[in-house]
Amino acid sequence: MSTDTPAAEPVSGARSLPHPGREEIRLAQVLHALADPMRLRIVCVLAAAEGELSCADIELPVSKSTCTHHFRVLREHGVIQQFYRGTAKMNGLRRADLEALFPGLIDGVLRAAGLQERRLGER
Amino acid sequence: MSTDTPAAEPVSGARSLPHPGREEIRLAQVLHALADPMRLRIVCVLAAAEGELSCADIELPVSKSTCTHHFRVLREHGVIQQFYRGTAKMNGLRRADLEALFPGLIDGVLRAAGLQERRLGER
DNA sequence: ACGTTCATACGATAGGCATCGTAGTACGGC
DNA sequence: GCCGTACTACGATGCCTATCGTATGAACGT
Repeated sequence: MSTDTPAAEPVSGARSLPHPGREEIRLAQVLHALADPMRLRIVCVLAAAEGELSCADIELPVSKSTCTHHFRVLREHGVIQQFYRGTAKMNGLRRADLEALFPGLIDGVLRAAGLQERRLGER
Repeated sequence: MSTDTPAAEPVSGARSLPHPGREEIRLAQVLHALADPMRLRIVCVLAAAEGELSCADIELPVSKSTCTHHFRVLREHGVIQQFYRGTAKMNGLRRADLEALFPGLIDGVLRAAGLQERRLGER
């Protein structure tokens, strides 16, 4: 029990963001979260960054409110973690939780996304 | 070009079932196809069978028409192959195509599905 | 205190989709 | 030729969701 992510974060006095606990995460929901091109892109960027990024750091061809929507879906389905730092909202992949539940899955998806992008883009 | 699946099957005189060619298959669509509990179950059964199964061989807690719908989604998104044998429609996973496009992905999903089922069912 | 920046909430809209039931079509056996 | 079996097509329904714009709120710097 040393690698688990706190299901309920210590609400730091700021706005609170509900995350599902590790045990709450369901495969079908994770797949659904990843099955949207925008969200897949978000997850790829987040994975490449290897750390936290603010929402504004990830450029998407949609409006701001739609962006908020996609980030919320990813959070509520257990794919990413979010917390506020000042006015910015930081985002990070929940790698440890996903790896514990579905070993290899996320890496497989990320790899597949990279391969497809290379295949479709550069030819 | 020796391992590719025929994009257009030789319509054997029977009802024809359009399949996407290997190059047509998109990751987001595959994930979407897998992101439904019914379809995930179908795929798991099909993978375990290691061969072709008729639609009726896979019992689902939904009506027949809904069943048809799910099989069609899986076929149109490139996850399964279908063909008629007499009155029965046979189904098979497109393992080779999926493996070529997204190596390891399907196995990862199947493994994750198995793990989750064991985790949620037996405890 | 004020304005700027970042992100949210809310309402609206349009399209997608999982589900059903009923009626119909194709094939095989009698 | 007729019937049963297996699946499809079509239409309906209700929910979910991706998108937007506008108005609002929270934190920071000056």
